[in-house]
Amino acid sequence: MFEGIEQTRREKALYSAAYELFTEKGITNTAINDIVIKAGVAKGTFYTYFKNKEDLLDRIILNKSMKVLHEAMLATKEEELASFNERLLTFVHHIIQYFEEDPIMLKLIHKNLSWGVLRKVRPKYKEMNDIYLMFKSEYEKEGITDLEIESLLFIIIDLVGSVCYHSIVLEEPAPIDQMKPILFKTIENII
Amino acid sequence: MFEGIEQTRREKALYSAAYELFTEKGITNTAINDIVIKAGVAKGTFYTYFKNKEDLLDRIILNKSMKVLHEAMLATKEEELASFNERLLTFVHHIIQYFEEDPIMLKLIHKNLSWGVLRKVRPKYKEMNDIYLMFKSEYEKEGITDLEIESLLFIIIDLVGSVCYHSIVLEEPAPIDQMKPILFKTIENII
Amino acid sequence: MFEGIEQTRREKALYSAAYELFTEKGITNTAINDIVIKAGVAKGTFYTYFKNKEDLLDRIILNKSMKVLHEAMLATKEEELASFNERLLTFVHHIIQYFEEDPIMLKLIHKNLSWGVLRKVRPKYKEMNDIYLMFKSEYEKEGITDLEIESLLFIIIDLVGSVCYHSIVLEEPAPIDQMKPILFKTIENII
Amino acid sequence: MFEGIEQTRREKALYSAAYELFTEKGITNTAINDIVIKAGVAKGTFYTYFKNKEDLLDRIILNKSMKVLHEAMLATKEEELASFNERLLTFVHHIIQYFEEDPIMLKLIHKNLSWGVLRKVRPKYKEMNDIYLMFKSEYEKEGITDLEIESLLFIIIDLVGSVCYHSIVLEEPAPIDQMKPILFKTIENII
DNA sequence: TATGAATGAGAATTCATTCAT
DNA sequence: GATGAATGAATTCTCATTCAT
Repeated sequence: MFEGIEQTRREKALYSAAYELFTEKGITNTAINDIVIKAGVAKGTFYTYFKNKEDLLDRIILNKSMKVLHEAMLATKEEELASFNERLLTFVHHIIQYFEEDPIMLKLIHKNLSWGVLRKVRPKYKEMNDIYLMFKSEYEKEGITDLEIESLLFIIIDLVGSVCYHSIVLEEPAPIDQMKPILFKTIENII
Repeated sequence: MFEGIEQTRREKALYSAAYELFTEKGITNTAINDIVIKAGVAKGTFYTYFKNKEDLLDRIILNKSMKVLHEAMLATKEEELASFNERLLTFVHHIIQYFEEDPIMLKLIHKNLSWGVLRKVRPKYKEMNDIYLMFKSEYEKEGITDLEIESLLFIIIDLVGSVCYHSIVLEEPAPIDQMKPILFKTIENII
Repeated sequence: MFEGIEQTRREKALYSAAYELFTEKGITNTAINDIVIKAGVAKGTFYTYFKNKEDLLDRIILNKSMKVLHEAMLATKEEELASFNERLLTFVHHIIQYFEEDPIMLKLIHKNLSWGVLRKVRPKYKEMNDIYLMFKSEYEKEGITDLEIESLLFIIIDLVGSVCYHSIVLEEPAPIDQMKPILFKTIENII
Repeated sequence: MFEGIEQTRREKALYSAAYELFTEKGITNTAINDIVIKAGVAKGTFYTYFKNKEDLLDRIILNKSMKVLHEAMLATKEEELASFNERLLTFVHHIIQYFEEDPIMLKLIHKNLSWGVLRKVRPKYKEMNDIYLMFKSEYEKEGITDLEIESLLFIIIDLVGSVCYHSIVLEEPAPIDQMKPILFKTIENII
């Protein structure tokens, strides 16, 4: 999935079986038994790879969170934009697009999509670094501290995740299309 | 608690026992059995007042969410400020203060503190209306729709809740004191 | 069973079902499931009365141990013997007899039949006191301490239990009939 | 360990890993998995050397039991005592000393320390014969049968083991120092 | 021989919910 | 309304054992 993380056939099967069941039936309604049956492995195999259901869930959320940001970053890079503002808004745009295409996933990860979590694994997964570097190269000339950079990144990702969840999944207070202008305006104001 | 909601001695005991256990041990680790023992009532009594654990949890979160906003609103009104900007920032300030004094509660409700939930009960609990009216009276002259007003309210409360949770509870990406200036700046820019 | 210990119908059923299964199939080969089925109660009911299988086993052993000594004591009293020596040897005789008639039970309890365990519950079950008093009234005039009395009681019960187990259950090193004379001789020498 | 029993590096590692775990965590709480990890060998290797956990346990207990008696016998022989009574009491004394120095081991083996078990392996491990011969040479001139000799040996070892376990491990009914005089007196009376 | 991933039967335990008192 | 013993389905998790490498 992400560089350096090798997975056996069975581990992968457990991941995707669990992901499908969690999104379809909900986490609480998914028994470990359901997961192993869907994955086509023995019950004991689950415990070879994961401590328990929560452990598996945490890892799924981490993987998916990274994937969203990583892919949004890749798409942004391809557009070769000149200004930082454009790059950032494009990055946000791609995140929203990703969520719009996969609201089920958003539903699963939204409570945990946070730069707070991702910054911890940044050294381990170099993909996470790209995002950080986009910010850092922009701000460091202005004498802004690393902490402030991360605070900014955090607040933006948090806001995007939260607004997307409420508008896309719950359609509260309004559908995403109506929320987008406000969201972009807000982000422009923040930076 | 809030107008029109009478509670018997046993119901109150269940509420506060559950609240303490949820915050101390976590929701999943709290069994209904634990709650009734702590509340000093019989197991069957639980079902006289609540459908199940989730029902009780939802009501606790709703109560606590409303309480935060209501008390922040009361404190704001007392200061008799002239401009809308001042009133709003003061309102936010009081919410943050409330959370700083009771981070345990923040931990419990943060995932559900959302204007999206509260607007639904607005007609039932008139205290919620005050907050809405502060916004409405400011914006309606400018020809802004009700939906846009609620979107704004929503985005602000969401952002405040999310930043408070991460900075106060998790101290991510930085403690609340460092996040406050950014947060206030952001909100000023939004409105 | 013993005074002051009330048992509901279900608790009793669990006790005797477990006792039968433990002696028939062995402790490890008996699942809690087997016990509840035999007792005709629901699985959860087991946990209303016992912490786990070991808890139940401990209580069975305590009960049975007490029963052996108590009944041997009753039988001894009925014979209205004059000398302490006679009373003690008769007491031992009845214990052996009890074990001979119920070797299955001996097999279950032998590792835990010890005055060390029983003295702790002495205050709770007054039947245990009778045995102690037989010794105490004999020795106290001779200025022997309580501790020494209990040590003697302990060593005798321990020896009887151990010899009975090996000779009756395992027929090692010889059947009980051949061991009895040595055992009685030994006890006579001890006192 | 004992003559004729060769052990590979892995087998030895399994023995001592198991012994440590059995004494530290208890037998039931020690899984074969724990043993192989501690021994640093693969799971499958366990089954090259042992049938199952019980098989390993039995062999450990046998080894340790033999070791206690063998070493006590060696120490006794060194003292070159004239009378049988002296030799026997010295033998018992050394057994007690051994247990006092290693109560953990006593805890593990006490339920199985019995001449009943050891006599069976006597032909295989000639060290066990020495103990038997000490008795036999004393008693045979008196026309006592082999069975009676073994019964005596059995009853003494059983008593010593049982008293040591209760007094050293459980300190019931009194510490070993207080029990020793009674124990020696008893043994003297038996022989 | 040695390995250790994989197995899957089976054991323990939990806990929401009911209902006779 | 209040009680709490009883329920039993559901779920988690363990662990001895196998076997292809």
